[in-house]
Amino acid sequence: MAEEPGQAIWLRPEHSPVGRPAQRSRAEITAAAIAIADREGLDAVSMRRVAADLGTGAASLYRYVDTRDDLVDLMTDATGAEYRFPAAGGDWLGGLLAVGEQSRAIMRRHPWLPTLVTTRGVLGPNGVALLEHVLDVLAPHPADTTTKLEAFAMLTAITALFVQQEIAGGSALQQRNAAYLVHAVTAGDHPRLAHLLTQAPAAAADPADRYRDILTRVLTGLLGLAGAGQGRAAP
Amino acid sequence: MAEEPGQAIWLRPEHSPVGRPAQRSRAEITAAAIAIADREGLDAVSMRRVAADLGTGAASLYRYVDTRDDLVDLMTDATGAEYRFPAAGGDWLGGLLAVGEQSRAIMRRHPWLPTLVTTRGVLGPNGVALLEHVLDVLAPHPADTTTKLEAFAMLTAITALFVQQEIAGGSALQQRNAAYLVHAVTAGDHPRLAHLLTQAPAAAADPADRYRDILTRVLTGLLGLAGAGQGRAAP
DNA sequence: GAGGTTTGGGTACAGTGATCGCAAACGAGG
DNA sequence: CCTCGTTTGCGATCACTGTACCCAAACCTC
Repeated sequence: MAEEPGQAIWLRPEHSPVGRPAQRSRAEITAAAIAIADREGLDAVSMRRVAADLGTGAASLYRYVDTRDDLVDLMTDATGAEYRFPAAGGDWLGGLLAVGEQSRAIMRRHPWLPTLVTTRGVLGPNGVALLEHVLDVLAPHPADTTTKLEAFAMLTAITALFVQQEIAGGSALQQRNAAYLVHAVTAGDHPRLAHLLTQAPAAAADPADRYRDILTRVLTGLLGLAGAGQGRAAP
Repeated sequence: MAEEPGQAIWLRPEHSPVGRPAQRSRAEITAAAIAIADREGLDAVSMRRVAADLGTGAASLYRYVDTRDDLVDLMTDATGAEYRFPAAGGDWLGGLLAVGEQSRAIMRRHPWLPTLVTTRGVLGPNGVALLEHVLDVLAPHPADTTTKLEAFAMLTAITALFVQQEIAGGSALQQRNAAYLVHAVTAGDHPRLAHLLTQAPAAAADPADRYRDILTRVLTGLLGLAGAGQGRAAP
């Protein structure tokens, strides 16, 4: 009985204390799914595939998870366990940048993450811990809560966007886009783009540096540059 | 023969000049697909469904489109036709904000757009026109091309993020997230979040104002506040 | 009218997520 | 030690997806 399906999966008890004990755990299944996604992409994570890798039947997974989306939610939050949170000092910008670096590293490790993070935005135990840490880092900042939450959302979104771009570099889609761009420009009527194409690629900078630079600009734009310690923000 | 499948769909000829003429057009199919997506979501746009709405067979659509992704690409770019581009004056920030307002309106009209824009990022005729306009607006700004492109990417990403949040307000997922949050906080060990939950919602501001405010902050953070006319950007 | 070429679309196939029902496995109570 | 209640494992199955194949119908050019 019970088992409200409207609840987040982390609020539903994993195993029953009575009856035949389960042979696997959510964590085990999640790990298997993540391994597949890391290697072959999120689309390869089908119930049958995960079950096969675990040496079990597809229908068995539904004893651990109500739907495939549940499994994806578990995968998403599980990556949050890879963060390491140092004690927050007074430097909020540095603290946020540190979080960003980790976020970028995690997303690069799991190329399917950026999409999920920006489209689903599920909140699990590790997500809550991350949020708590960010609020801790931002504690000395005078901005109101809404602004801080927006800054956090922005930090995540920017990182996802950046990693996605980084990963997709030279992908089939990007090559098609580029090919169409030169076609459109060649056909005329796009002077600004034409000028853009004549410019040399200009020695692309290190992605890590670019990321740090952009993130810094955006965060200071949002929160004001209250430097190292405590600071002042615009109203 | 020919018909390189690696090319963007806009580079492939729509109809053959010889043989039996086609009864429909890409535009017609795209419009039908968009109508379905607007009403029932992107997942409802299956080949059979679109074909049924057009009164034809599912397999026939493959005469106009190589794959479902092609159709989705067409849908994405088609929404770009809803932009109206005024002649760019000297006020680049105002110009970008105007683009942002339109972008937000378009995405609100097509709730499936934000996800596609952030995940696929396909570039078609209307996308090229938009890009040209943005570069035109940014012409008086001294920043280098890379920075301008990043600003454009940011503008799009922020708008998508914002509209997504706006649309998902009170959705099943968000309610689950909220429910889990109070659970996690009630369980203790999250003082910052606990403090956050005690605060009153503080009279949510008008989304349009919030959007404009955030976008302004981020753009000036990225491009510097070179006010109305020409400006200066950090190295 | 004949030939060449393209379109329309029924059928079919390999997948997918998810449900159902039953047999097997276990802990607790006697 | 055995039985009972409960839960798990999972094969079979359903509805649905994208898409390849094939052939007849439709059109333009000779």
